[in-house]
Amino acid sequence: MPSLYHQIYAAVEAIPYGRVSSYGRIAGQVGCGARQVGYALAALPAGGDVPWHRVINHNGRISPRPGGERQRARLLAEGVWFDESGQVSWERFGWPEPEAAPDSQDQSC
DNA sequence: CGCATGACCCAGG
DNA sequence: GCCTGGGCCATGC
Repeated sequence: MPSLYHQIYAAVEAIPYGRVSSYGRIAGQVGCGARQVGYALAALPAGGDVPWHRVINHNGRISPRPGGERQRARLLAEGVWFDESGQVSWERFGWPEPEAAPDSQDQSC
């Protein structure tokens, strides 16, 4: 059976273009600690087909890591919009999308 | 097997 | 808004 990293990579690859996810969310999908997600991405092989730049922290910001500017540029190239605080709108780019509840037609407010 | 580390998250002051 | 403490799980020595 593949390593846990393999599942994390698969979850990251499952992120569609122009969308972003968080470490905790990926962690919930694979069923492991959020740290493992970041750790797995840190060990990510260069030149991989994994869009690691689409993974950011729960704050909607890019983690303080060398080349973080590079990640921001990539997201902008994909259409991801950053606000003045340098944060991403989960409402617009968050993934997976907040699937509407079965009876959500009763409005959200 | 124990200890230290890590691109994290949450709760409390 | 900031700092502190705890929890989380995998990896390396």
